[in-house]
Amino acid sequence: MDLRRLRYFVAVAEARSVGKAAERLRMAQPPLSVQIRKLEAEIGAPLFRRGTRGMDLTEAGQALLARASEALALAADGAEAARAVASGRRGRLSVGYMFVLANAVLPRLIPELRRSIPGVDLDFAELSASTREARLLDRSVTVALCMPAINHPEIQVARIGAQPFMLAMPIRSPLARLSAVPMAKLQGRPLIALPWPDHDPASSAVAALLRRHQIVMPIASRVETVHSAMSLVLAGEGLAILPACAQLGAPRGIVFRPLRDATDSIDIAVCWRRDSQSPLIRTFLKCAEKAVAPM
Amino acid sequence: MDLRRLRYFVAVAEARSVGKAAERLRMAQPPLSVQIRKLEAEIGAPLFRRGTRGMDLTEAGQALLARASEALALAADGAEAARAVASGRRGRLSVGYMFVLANAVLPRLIPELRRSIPGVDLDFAELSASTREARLLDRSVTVALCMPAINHPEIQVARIGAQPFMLAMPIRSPLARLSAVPMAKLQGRPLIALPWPDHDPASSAVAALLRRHQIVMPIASRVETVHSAMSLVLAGEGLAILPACAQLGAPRGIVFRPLRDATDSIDIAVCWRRDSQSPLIRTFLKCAEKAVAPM
DNA sequence: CCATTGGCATACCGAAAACGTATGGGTTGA
DNA sequence: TCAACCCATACGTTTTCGGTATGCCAATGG
Repeated sequence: MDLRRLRYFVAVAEARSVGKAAERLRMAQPPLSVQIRKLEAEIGAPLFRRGTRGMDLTEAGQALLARASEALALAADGAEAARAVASGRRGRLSVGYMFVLANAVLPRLIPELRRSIPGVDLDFAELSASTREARLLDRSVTVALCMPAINHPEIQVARIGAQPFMLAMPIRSPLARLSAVPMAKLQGRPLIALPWPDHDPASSAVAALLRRHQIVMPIASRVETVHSAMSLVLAGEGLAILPACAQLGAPRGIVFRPLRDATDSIDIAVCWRRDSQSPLIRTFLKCAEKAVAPM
Repeated sequence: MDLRRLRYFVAVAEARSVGKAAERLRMAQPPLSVQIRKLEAEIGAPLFRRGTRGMDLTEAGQALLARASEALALAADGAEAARAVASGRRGRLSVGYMFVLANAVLPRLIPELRRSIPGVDLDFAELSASTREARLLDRSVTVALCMPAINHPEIQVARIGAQPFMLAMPIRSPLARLSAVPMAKLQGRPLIALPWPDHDPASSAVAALLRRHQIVMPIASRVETVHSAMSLVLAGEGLAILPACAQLGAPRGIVFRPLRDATDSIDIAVCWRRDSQSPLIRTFLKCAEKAVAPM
């Protein structure tokens, strides 16, 4: 059962004539006649009544015609759908993001994406750092919004912005009275620490910041997420040095203050599999850059 | 876009491997690999990710897979449907019948047909004699139940039974007191006549009957249908010589009596286009014979 | 570090299928 | 009776397909 035969069959059925159909198909009449007879042989029954004034569908032919046209349309639609997905006009874009970025980035990012790629199903998942990496690698998410970027040979990274570090503390903290906190004031105070990228203490931007200013802060607790850090800060367990955007999701009772003399910042990055050929990534990158531009 | 390519594509997608799919398709691996690449070239985008452990669908491939499987199923279903129609397992059987036969034949015929050809859509239409002929010729009915048979070179006829003629008269008629009416009693009485087949007076069985008994009955009215004839009989316009089965649909006030010494009968026949190759006709004929057998 | 294995891609050749041209045969209508 | 129309058949050419042989690459194991 060949799709070309079906196409020929539908053409002849619609033209009610081999000659007319051949003309429309831009081919000679005899080979078309042969193909129709081969199709009839394959089915095992005549599909047309041959009259002196052209061809007319038999009932078996009518039964075939309906499904054949549908099959043709489906095949064409399948090819078109595949092309549309490959070109990024349709498909699915699965985005893994970290919770801190939700309030800061998503409200501008999502409308921008819906405008840019209206045919694409968007799928957002709030994921922890390690899950983002794992799901990028197994392709169950296409891109990830990270802070900081994932460091992995298979994963490509594009920096789209940065967040200055700020000090997060309970509102009753004496430091909260300052409009900006000098680094020196942090000496010896307990720190609520976040995970180091790649389990390497030196790779942490906060560690680097403290080291450069020769500040030592004992680690009171180590938590996985910025929000856990803020909870512990609120509980009086210690201070946290967090990206500025964390303010947007901070609970009442926490205040943020800039660190005087510290221009350090943490990168916001888009990460994706190096071998992913999804054309949606470029678009996503553009939209993400736009979304973080005002920050 | 070739259906074979789609079949190959689906096989590879399901086996997640060219080699395995080739085995299942009973062909060598290289040509299958070539066909897949040709399909990708036709679509204009890669459909598989080639890994060291086999093939994996890209998103474009997934988009194609859904429709390709559907298209394959539709094509197979179309072929099967055409075969089913050609073999008489499915399809439509359009039956034209005359009103007089409705009560006599249809109650036994219809259940018989539904049992014999459950997959076939039945379509019954009560039609006048000339309409039956016309619609057989233009193929808008497949078979016709006639009494008497249609006489036309394009139309084939099978006699499935016969109905003896009876005399229909008002219940108050003096003849109604007889259990059987001798032909001689009809002499000179007004007759309600039905149309002659082929507009040929000699071809009418009733005319032949009267001629053979040398009876002359003046024609009081000429009507198209048996039921009209009975209406006029009831109105006292004359007598009618009708097939026995007309009793079943006769209005109150009409009685039927056999004609003594007249063994004449009128044929019940199934008629169809000589060039119709519908396999349903044979089945219909069998069922119709069964349905009229007790009569 | 090299050999082996597993899997897909490429090259080439023979076979099958399709297409075009030429032509036949049947019916219709002038 | 002839011309026109339409489908079917025949035959040669070209395209395409499938099989065999082989190459390339990565992962695996000694």
